[in-house]
Amino acid sequence: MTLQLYNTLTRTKEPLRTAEPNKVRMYVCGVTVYAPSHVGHARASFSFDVVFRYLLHRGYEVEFAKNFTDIDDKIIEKAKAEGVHFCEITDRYIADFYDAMDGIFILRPDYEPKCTEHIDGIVAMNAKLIERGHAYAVDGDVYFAVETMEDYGKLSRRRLEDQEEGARVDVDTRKRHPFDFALWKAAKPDEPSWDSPWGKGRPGWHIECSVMSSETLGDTFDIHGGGIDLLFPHHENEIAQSESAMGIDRWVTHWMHNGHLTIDSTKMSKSLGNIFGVNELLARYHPETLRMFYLSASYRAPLDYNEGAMNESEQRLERLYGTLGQLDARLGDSVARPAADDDGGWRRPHLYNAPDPLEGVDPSQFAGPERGLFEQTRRLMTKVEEAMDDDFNTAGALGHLFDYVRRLNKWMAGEPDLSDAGLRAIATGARDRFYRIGAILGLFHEESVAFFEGLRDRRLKFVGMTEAEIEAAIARRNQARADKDWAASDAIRDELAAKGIGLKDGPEGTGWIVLRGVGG
RNA sequence: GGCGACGUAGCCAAGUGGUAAGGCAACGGAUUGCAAAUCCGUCAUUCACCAGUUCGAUCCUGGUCGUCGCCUCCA
Repeated sequence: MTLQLYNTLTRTKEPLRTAEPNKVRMYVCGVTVYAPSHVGHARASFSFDVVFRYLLHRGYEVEFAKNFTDIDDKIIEKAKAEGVHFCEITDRYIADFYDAMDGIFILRPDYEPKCTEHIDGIVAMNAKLIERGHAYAVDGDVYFAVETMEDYGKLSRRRLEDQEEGARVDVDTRKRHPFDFALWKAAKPDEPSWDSPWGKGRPGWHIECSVMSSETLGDTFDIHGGGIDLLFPHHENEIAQSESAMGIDRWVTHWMHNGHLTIDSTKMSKSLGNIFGVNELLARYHPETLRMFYLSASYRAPLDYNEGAMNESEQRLERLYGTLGQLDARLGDSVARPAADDDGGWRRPHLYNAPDPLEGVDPSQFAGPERGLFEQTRRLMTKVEEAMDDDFNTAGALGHLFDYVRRLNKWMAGEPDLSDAGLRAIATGARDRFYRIGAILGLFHEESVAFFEGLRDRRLKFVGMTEAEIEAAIARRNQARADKDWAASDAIRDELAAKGIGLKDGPEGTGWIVLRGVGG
């Protein structure tokens, strides 16, 4: 089975084709750094993080570049409003971006070029496009002439003739065609600018990606990704520039676009005030909850962010961690979990890469349900890979994991004797599968115990009770229970439940948890 | 006006030309003083509607209805 991916260019799923055998070069359009990262940015980063992780899992050598756009109108505006140098703005939001992405275990790309560090290349590409007759300079601006490109519009499936009627485009008489776009913009007074043959100015939006991808990955490469909103005009124009400058007709092999996020079924927008920052979200939910949420649907499909969906995602995650905790408890040990690097970034050496504990285990020693479980454990990775091979079908892959979890829980409920080497191998193999899949999907960064403690602490902040108050209430209830005063005991329990504290009476006393979906 | 995506159980969501994964909810059970949490079990003769191709379609073709996105330097 080969890895199939949906190519926006051809609108079909195609087998991955790479210029060099076993090596993938991938470029993804990153963010413009002028505001805190929100859940939409996170989905885009996440989508390609999973692509990155899965390519690594499949044994590809991957070179991955993702840029920062660190000069543009909105950045300049913000800097003016605050009366600071624009770098202060970009530095601030680059730091915020790292905080957010490290926080949800996005692997750092190999290259993170910034627009302002590639000005020379951008100027050179402008010059080349003019020289080849694809661009023209007017009053210090440089425009790309879309009509000089035979197949302009091939990615977004637009034809220049179709655009005229009803399209909302600005009428700029200096342009030869309404869809000509700026490669270089003359500087207005007080704006950051760089010298160029056309006077002081700064890069247009699209050209940066053409230049930065070439300078990091090479002239042509295998995968180019970004949000679906970038399809037109951004990616269309990148193609126009790059292919015209190089005189080729296939700059990038595969174009991938992630679907957008809506919030409570409406579009995210500043005016509605429904933009959720990643960092504020992490105060409330476990970081892997957000990943679980993204994993629930195809990366290409639109996805609606809402409280119910997040709570459900956390519940799904708890189910998986619950089983993982059972395995740790029964095996009497745990697998060391990776840590981020000193700068907070997660990188590929941290990925789980242990030898398969089931390798060399003789199946004939198992009978009945154990034989079945052993086989299912063996097959699990194959099933997950089949799903992932089909255009990164994460929902399908998770389905197989949950399917397996049910089977595994059932087995553990029967109290298998893990001092038996064979049965122990099954349990070890099961845990191995969690972490192997976790490395692909970016889950299970904590041990189960730490996970549930973290969940409790996080939720406690929204409950309005301290741990000490809860313990005191439990002590009062225990007295009532000792007196067999069930009414008083239940009253205390109901009171706590109303605040979102669930109690569990067990042989070793009464434990408590914070229930899901509390506070807000 | 142009381009495109989607419509699968109460909700989210995979998927296949031969009669529908998984999760949440719900219900039943184990457990419990009773509960909660957890675990197990049950849960779509049916895949928006109509017509066509086919031995057979949810999956292919055409049409209808509905929802959404892009065409505005928004991932």
